[in-house]
Amino acid sequence: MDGPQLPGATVDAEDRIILHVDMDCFYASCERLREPELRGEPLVVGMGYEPGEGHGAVATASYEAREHGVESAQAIRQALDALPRAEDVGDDYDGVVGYYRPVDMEFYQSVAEEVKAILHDYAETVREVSIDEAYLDVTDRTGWDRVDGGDRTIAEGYGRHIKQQIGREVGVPASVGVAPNMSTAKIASDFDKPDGLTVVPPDDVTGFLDPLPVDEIHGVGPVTARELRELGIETAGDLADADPAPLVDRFGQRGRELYDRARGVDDREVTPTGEPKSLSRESAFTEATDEMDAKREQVRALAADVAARARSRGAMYRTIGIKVVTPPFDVNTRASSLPGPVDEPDLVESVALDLLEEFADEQVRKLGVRVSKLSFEEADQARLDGFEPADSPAGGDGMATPATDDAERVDRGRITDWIDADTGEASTEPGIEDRREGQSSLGEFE
DNA sequence: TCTGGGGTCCTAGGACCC
DNA sequence: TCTGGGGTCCTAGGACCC
Repeated sequence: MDGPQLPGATVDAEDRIILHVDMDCFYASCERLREPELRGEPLVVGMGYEPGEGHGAVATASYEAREHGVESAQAIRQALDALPRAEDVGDDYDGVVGYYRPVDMEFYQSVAEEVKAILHDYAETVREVSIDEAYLDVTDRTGWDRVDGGDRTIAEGYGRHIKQQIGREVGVPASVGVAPNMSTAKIASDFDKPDGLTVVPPDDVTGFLDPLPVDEIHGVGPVTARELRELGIETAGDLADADPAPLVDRFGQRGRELYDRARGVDDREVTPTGEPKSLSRESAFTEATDEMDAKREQVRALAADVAARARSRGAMYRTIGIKVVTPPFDVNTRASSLPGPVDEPDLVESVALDLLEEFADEQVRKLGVRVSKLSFEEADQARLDGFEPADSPAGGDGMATPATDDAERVDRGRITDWIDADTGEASTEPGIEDRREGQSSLGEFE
């Protein structure tokens, strides 16, 4: 793979300038955009929440709501205990009340598009990690040079500029971190939220990281943090000073990675956002049920939804799976792979229903359907987002392409056989029959 | 109060092949 | 007739992220 070298420049890894943009409680900020009277008020945006109801979970809580004990991922019921809903209390109530709104992804998506458009003006390469977060490689747009002989860098001005433009043109706050690598930039954007700007020049990296609690490193969750604590590792500095060998023994490859991140070592390049690896849909029952009719109905709806989404994104899938959550909160997954990629909603439904049979007698609180092993046929798909598909970025799988193509072609030839044999449904899909034509020799690799 | 919904990556064990 | 060693692909589960 041709690395994205700058022509004529030998850029030391130390000298890169990576910027991480993280929107502050993004869903709540979006709600305030169209309901400005919610500014400054405790605001809770709930998933699976409907006005006046009590189910669902907290997707985003404004900082004012967090002050009253509302947390992300909390059950709405619990949030309501901590922060009563404005419409539920009487006129004589003199405590703090919160405002609750249901998630409206379409609207947030439209706001995010405006933000992303600005980001793409500020960098050649933008990696959108989620609806409210992105990395930019701005190495060739700004510099680590100090200005006024003082503490400030040009890069700081660059970050401030982006922040201000988002605030001015879109009207939502963002926090920005600037550092010589992705991991440190991510931590930096989180350092001074909300509305923060934290810049960590190359020679400040270890000084910045050392005192931080170890769970501020991206990839250290509650489980890993506890295990590290048992090893006497509390801060990033502790981790950086540790012997990496036992970390690798205990955590595998991840141990090495976390050790490197703690030292401010992270050579990952910012690569453009690629195609998704899987698509899924899940939804919870109001209360656990063992009625098979209800489960089947749910799975049918989810399957149709996932299949429609895959089709709209031009994705074919080779693996179809379900997720079954049984009380108290046991996650079970089952999956089944096809010989080749398909785009067949009926098959998603029938495979998902087959997999569900195993759980016929179980109490189930939540069901999900997923398609994975996706392939995208760029050639005949009109892409709506205007991006060129990522051309196998940054090494690794670049070599696999020709072999994969062969395998897919061969597998597609067998696909109708598989459908006939295993589901009893003859495929009348003309596309598949067509592709089968002219592929005579199957499996002749030896 | 029984935890929403959408993802990613890694690991382990088994099947299967040479 | 037996014990390798290397490799791929598959499924299932776990940790983590937003």
